[in-house]
Amino acid sequence: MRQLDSISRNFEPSKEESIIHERWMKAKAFHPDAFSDKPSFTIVMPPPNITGELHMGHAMDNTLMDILTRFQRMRGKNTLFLPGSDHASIATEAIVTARMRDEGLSKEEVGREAFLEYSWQWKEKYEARIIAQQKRLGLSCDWDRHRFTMDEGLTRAVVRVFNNLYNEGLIYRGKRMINWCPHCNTSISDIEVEHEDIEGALYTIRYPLVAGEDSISIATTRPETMLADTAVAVHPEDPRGRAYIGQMVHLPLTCRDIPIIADDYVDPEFGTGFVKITPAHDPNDYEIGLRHNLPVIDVLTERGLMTEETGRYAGMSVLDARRAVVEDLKLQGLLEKEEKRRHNVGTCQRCHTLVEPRISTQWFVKMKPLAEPAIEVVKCGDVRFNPDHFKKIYFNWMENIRDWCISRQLWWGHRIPAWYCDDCEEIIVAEETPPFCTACGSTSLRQDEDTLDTWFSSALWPFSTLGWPENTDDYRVFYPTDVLVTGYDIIFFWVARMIFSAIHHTGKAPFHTVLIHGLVRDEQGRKMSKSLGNGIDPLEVIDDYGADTLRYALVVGNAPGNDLRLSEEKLENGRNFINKIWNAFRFTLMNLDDDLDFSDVKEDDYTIEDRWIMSELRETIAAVTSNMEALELGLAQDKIYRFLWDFFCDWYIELVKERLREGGRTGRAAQSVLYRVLSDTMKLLHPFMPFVTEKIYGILHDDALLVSESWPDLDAYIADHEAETAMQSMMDAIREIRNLRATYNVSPQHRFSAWLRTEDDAIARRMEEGLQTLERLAGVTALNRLAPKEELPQDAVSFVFKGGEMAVPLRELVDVEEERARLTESEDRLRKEIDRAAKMLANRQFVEKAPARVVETQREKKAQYEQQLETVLEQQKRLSDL
RNA sequence: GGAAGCAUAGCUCAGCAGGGAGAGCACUUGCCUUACAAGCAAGGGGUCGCAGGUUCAAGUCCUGUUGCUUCCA
Repeated sequence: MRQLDSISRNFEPSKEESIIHERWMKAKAFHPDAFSDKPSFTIVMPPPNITGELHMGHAMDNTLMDILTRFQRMRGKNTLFLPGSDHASIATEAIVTARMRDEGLSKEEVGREAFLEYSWQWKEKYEARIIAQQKRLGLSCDWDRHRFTMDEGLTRAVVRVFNNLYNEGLIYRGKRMINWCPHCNTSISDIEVEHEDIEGALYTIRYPLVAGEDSISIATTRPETMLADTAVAVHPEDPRGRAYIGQMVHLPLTCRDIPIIADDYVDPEFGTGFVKITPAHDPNDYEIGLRHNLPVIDVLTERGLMTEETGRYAGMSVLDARRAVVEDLKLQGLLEKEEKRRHNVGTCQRCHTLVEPRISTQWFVKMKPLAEPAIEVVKCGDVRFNPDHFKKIYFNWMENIRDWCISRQLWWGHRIPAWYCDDCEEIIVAEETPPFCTACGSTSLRQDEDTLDTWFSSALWPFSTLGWPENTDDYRVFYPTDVLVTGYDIIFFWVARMIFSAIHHTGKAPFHTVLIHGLVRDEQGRKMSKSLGNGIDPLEVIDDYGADTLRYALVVGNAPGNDLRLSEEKLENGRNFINKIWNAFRFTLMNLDDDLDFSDVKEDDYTIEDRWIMSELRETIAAVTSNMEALELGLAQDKIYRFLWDFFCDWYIELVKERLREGGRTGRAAQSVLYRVLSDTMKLLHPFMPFVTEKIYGILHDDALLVSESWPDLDAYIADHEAETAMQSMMDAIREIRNLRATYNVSPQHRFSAWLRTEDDAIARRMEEGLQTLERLAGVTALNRLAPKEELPQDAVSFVFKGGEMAVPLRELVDVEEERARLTESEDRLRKEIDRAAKMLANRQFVEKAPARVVETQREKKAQYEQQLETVLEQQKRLSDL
């Protein structure tokens, strides 16, 4: 008996986790070796924003990565899990600005430098908080390699990439239609616009013809933009338009006359067939404007207010202007109709403000040439998505990609490395601040005020974090990375951009596998969100249940690509599992001798259950390993759970209790199996539940660190089919006896001898050998073998099990009617089975075409059931003879 | 308008190289059996959305259909 006094009745996560974490850190267990010649395995963490705290989505994403990392580390890979955080330009600037506003400050007042200083302080505070949270989750990251997107090295990578692309003609500056968020006060890219249906109105407005009394009607959901109309268009084939093409109309509420033009783009089905063309405020109209050389009149300021040119509407917001314009049109009798209509609008992903399409001078990345090789690596399988179908979404986007607007009118972020000369028109793009203008020599240079889209830097994450553009040791050893784990919501934002950036700048795909997971939802299946208030804080869960439980709940039933519902139920389930493990461990520990060197145990000392559990463990190791390799983490965890609970705890431990009490050679053998099997199971489970397994392993193995141990070798165990079959018979028989006991309410104290009839000598031998087991688990004290034709004793009630017939002396306890019903039920069931098998075997097609193995199985089953039926019929006969 | 995913036990979900339907929770019954009542034992519960097709064999593959969800335009 070992030091059980010092072992608490329950695993106490709050007490143990920090101690265990400390041990890992001290041992530098998460540090890979940059000079190792072992194969490497690298995962870079999708860097969370420094705006907030870790939410459940991060917890799941990070847990999945950590499981893969710990698995590969145990398999002997030189493993790097690289953590980091993202500066999140728009989001951080919004939050910092709001915070400053609370203090009565504005960023304009304090100036760029002070604002940045303020932002860096924010970054330091929240980054530290996030790291602390990640550590509590048990992530095995190399914290010394933690990176931030605005670190010096990463900034150098951004500047290098910008310069390279510019020099290659893949970055350009130009005046284009972009999406403008009037609230964030910056341009945003196409994918940062979310489309929503809103309840609005369709206004039909009359535009009077300049010549004559006639007028035409146009329908629009945005009447205020009419002030910027520069044409009216109609489809060239539309008969309604024919008479009007080429004429001029007077634009109401202005003093301008605009032409009626013909363009294929117009949908004749929409409204009246005539549409207003507003090149400055609609992307399609902008294209039409280009085709027809229409002037562009901009009526919106950056803040989304009407410009001076709109006269009485100047300074109004878009919505105010809309109301005023509609009112004025009504007064003039030009508003023909106003009807309710749902229509689609673009909103800012960050703040959900209506996005205004605007013409603006911005920096862009030319996407076509970058997209092509990125499509190719996925097509040829160099980069694989899991689940595979996500590549369709990827292709669809990549193949229809438009140029990427990368400049943002923000201060927090990487400042665009471009300088403008005050004395000539020159634009200088450089890695360092240029001392003078390369064209005219002027020293009067201004750097571009804007910063780059955050995703421009995160796109470089897999290589910028490893030292690129320098050819560092880390870059050589750990790049390309292996698996990227992320949600389907950022395939475009991040995954796609990493792929094309990596290929272009490093010549290699950044990873070979993308594991896509879903979102974490609440119990009702709703997305967890701040506004709904249904979010569960991972830290609270860790406080209440421990990190292992949270990790368990985030993996149970987790299949790639699928959303996951997190519930209290799953957490309780995980807690119960840990309790079960802990108690299996306590049981093992209290039964171990001080001498843990089991070389004295010989092969012959192993009993049938020893051989069985080790054979089952071998199968579990094989299955779990293959699930892990296939990234099927939910399945892997489930198999370990099954093995531990159903096989190890429910059967094995129960089976060996007597032997452990007895001691001697058999007890010693049981000890060695408990010790080995539990230790290796802890290894299998360690990637999923690192804390409790580490604690248990440490106690069993003299403070050895499980995190650094190697993955169990299945060849250390023998595949023992004989033991498996024998145990199956044994367990089947035990279940049947227990069933009888339950059915007839026989107390566990009531023990009895039993009769066994079987034609299989091996089974008979096993049963006799396992008598101790039968006694312990079924209350059978003796077993008498009957000859094949021998009559059952008068007081016997019998039943069939896999491999034979057994009888127990319970006749006097049995209600004849109940017993008759039980036997009829058995008979029906067996006849059905025999019928099914017979039908299959009677089918010539089946016998000829199905694999021999399958046919043979059916034959065996049929024979087995027929024999069982015979027994049941005999029993019925005996019953009616009474 | 285009595309994808999901429909399996009361609930949440596994199962998909095609060979007799699974888990957890909930439910019923009996147990404080010195590892664990956060537990043990024994049970009940499903025509695998609907309709076709391929096959000796389909929850599993194909087509269509209905419902829900999501992405893109």
